[in-house]
Amino acid sequence: MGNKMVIADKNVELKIRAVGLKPTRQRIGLARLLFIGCARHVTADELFAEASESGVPVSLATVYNTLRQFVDVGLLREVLAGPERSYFDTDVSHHHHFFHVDENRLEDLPPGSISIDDLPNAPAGSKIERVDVVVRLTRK
Amino acid sequence: MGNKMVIADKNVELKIRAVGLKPTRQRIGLARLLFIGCARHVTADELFAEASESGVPVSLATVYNTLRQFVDVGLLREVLAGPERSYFDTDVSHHHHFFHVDENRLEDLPPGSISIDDLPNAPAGSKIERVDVVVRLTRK
DNA sequence: ATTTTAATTTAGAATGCTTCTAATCCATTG
DNA sequence: CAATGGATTAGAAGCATTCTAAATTAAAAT
Ligand SMILES: [Mn+2]
Ligand SMILES: [Mn+2]
Ligand SMILES: [Zn+2]
Ligand SMILES: [Zn+2]
Repeated sequence: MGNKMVIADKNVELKIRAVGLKPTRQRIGLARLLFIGCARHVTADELFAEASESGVPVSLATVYNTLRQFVDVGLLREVLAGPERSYFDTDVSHHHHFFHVDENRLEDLPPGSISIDDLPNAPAGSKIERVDVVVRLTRK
Repeated sequence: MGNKMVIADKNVELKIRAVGLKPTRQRIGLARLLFIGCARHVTADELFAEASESGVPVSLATVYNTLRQFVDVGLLREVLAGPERSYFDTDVSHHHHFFHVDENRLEDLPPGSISIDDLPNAPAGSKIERVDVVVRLTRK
């Protein structure tokens, strides 16, 4: 029964090595929470709470360090949904989001939603890094 | 020469009264900086600095209070461009933004840019409050 | 005009998220 | 099994923003 999990752990470890980071106990624990299973959107605090509950020995500082590092190497994407905290998305492919403002929760737009036409040229001296679309939702 | 300014002041005062707020020295001073002249995007800190330089007697707390109140009554719009600070837009009409990430500066998209097709339905129980598009720019 | 009233402003403290510091720990290499 | 350099950590610091409670002020009432 622990077999599949051990394999998943090995994959996670390889994933961390592949981007040039040491597979420490903390990084493996966090990466398991992030990358095994469906794609997800987390805040630093949520991930820290999950890690604590599931017995991954890690400090909040390391959660922040690890999230930044994972973003830097392209394992995670930071989603800008509001000024109060950062969200991290395990799906790094190009896609857009609903943001439930009453619950502080991100949700992917259904595929095929939103096609942007007439994208403007970048002002002189600048180049477009990316285009973020956030559909803000409130309770009906 | 002070004539036009006095008239503009009166308009600003009327604008403040019109939304049910008392036209105090601080609100009038801030509203003059915000609403006389072209549309603009400011942070609390920028507006506070401008007020101080131009002799408007106001505390940082009041700048924050006033920006929130102006948003609440529809004189300003808050633009969510990133997790580090809030931006306030004197143009409350529906439009989208460039965000110069190296300068922390907002700029309006040229009119006619971006038309969103296939906007998704809101998930059950939610309704769409608004759609924000931010085109993030870096130095070329 | 003076007094009364409630709204507004304010300095400074508090908050919440995030980053930094510098001491300790540990994965890796030889 | 050392040695070593990166990683982790507790706690402090940073920064934008909000809160508190006392002082001020605009507007209403006299
Ligand atoms: Mn903030
Ligand atoms: Mn923040
Ligand atoms: Zn997503
Ligand atoms: Zn704008």
